[in-house]
Amino acid sequence: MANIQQVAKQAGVSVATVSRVLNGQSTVTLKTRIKVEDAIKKLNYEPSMLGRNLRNSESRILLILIPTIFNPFYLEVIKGIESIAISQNYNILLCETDSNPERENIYFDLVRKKMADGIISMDPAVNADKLTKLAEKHPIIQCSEYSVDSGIPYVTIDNEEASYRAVKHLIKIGHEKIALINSDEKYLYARERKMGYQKALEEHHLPLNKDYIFHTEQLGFDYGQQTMKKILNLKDRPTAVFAVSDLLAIGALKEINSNGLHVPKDIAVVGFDKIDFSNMTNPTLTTIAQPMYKMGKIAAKMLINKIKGEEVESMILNHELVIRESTLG
Amino acid sequence: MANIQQVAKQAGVSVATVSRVLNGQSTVTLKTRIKVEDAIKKLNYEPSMLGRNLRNSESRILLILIPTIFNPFYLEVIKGIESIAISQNYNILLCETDSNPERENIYFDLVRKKMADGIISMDPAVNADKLTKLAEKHPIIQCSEYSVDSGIPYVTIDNEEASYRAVKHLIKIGHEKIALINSDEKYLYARERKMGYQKALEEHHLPLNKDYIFHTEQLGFDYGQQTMKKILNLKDRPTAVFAVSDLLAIGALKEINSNGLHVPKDIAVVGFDKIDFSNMTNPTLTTIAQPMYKMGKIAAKMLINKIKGEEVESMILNHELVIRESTLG
DNA sequence: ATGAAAGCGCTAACAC
DNA sequence: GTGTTAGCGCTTTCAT
Repeated sequence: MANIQQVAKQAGVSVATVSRVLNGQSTVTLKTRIKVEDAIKKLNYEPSMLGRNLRNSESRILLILIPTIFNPFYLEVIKGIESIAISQNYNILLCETDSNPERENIYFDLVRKKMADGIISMDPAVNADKLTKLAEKHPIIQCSEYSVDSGIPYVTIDNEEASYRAVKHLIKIGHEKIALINSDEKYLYARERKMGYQKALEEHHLPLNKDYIFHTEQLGFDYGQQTMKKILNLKDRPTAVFAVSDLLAIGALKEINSNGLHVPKDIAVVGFDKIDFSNMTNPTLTTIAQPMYKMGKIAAKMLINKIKGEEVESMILNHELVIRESTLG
Repeated sequence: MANIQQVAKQAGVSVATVSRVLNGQSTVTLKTRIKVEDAIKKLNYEPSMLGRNLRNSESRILLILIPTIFNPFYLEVIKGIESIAISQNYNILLCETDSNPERENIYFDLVRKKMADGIISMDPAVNADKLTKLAEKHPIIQCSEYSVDSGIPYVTIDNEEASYRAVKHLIKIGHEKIALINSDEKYLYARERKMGYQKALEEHHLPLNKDYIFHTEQLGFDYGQQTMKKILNLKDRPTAVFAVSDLLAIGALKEINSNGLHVPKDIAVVGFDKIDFSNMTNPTLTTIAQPMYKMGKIAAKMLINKIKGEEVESMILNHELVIRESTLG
């Protein structure tokens, strides 16, 4: 495995010149450039990122913090991040916390140890204090889930408004007893989405029934399914369900189907995110579309700019209500 | 941001001693160890991986090559890889080729440039020649999809046998007209799974109907759905469908449902992989369970051993037929 | 048990 | 336009 010295020797030039050729600097004569390129080819030389990264004190790695890889919502966002990262010669370190604070620490250490140049945090369960502290010394962007107090730039949607629209849609098509499958209200998005739910009910003078509000520890099929079991056991069964995640909604759908009930005739269902799966269920799922890919692209641009030392501003992106079979007829 | 020199100065020792403390070497006196640890704390010192990695000529990064992040099959495998990687202080660089050879080149370069210590390749579309060549100089393991000729160690399942069992199951419950939704036969697993399909038919003296064999460019819901459309249009419509991926099977399921037909009464469906979502469909999906997590763990262990310079041996893992609603009754 | 010093592979400031 | 050289932060050999 040749290094830059050997290339220089082979080409009969200095290492500086080789470096210049490597980095496409224009101050090199065509003649010497060719000599160098020949030497590179002859020796099968590949510049080492290890040396370059140390010298430039950068890793060209972006760390993405997510709770779990199993929610397609994150995957779509990651795709967006990826597209920007690749074009800017960055690589992505995907870090799942699995809601485990220990893991979080390991990943925070990675940026402290210069293994990563910055962080895009999408983990609602992240320790906000630690993140804020880390952000004093390292570039960090919040994506989707955020804390305003942290002062860390974020890109997200208006969760309250989105939730409000989803529930309003259910009310408009005639539902008055609407259950909410929310995640843990320790997360901001959960609180915001609940606010939207309440707002819609209030606006239509519908009572807020505490028995209709459920919380799940995590977002996943099984949590939605389990919760739906409870909902079906309610004496005064709701006629509609709004779940704050498509995964929860799909689990709920499954449970309703399994009990021989019909969606939307017996119970209407609305989800959140518009993951691909949500169009493969039977019936297809009405949901709030988040601009996931775009969100990822923006988050990546923000982070890279932050790494460069530029100022970046937070953004709120648009969402959209997508009406499908689970609330039709 | 302090470096090792400043810590040494602060502690009144040499950098060598600080390094020894950092790496937990036992030759350091308790007294000096404490001095060093105090200095580290006082200066908020964090050792730089950049320096360490250059010195050790390693990146402690494992590159995982997959076609796309959107197939949950890969995610489960990745989880397994991750569990081993974390415990061994490695990090994972997730690389999607999106079946784009250009991307593949970028990722191969990453290991040439020492940005990654080795590769776990799960991409069926990988250029086998290039991979073989790369494997001469760099540690590589093949996971799930493989080429024997390459001489690169692999971990996988017996695809032919798995496919054979799936189709045999359909035959056993009375089906004689069984369609196959296969992926492109340029991939080994596609050829193997077709072999299993053929073997089962032959064994039961059923004719091999070319019109019942379909190929999709990629694995994804939409491909399954589109293909099912074609199958439903067949004059002599099959009574069962075997798809070589759960994603395809779920897309097919969707299309059957949308046409008002019943699974399994009108058409039975069998998938492959046993991704989580296969249990959330209506009806639930009969499928071949692959030991994805285990496969990931083994691949990671193999790669790390290979990086250490040890010899590693290929492995074939067990699979299992999981019978659910889509072939019941 | 500890220190001095070399060197991993690269870039960039400076000199010519 | 090209070369010399210092140095990024670390580990490790060789002395002592």
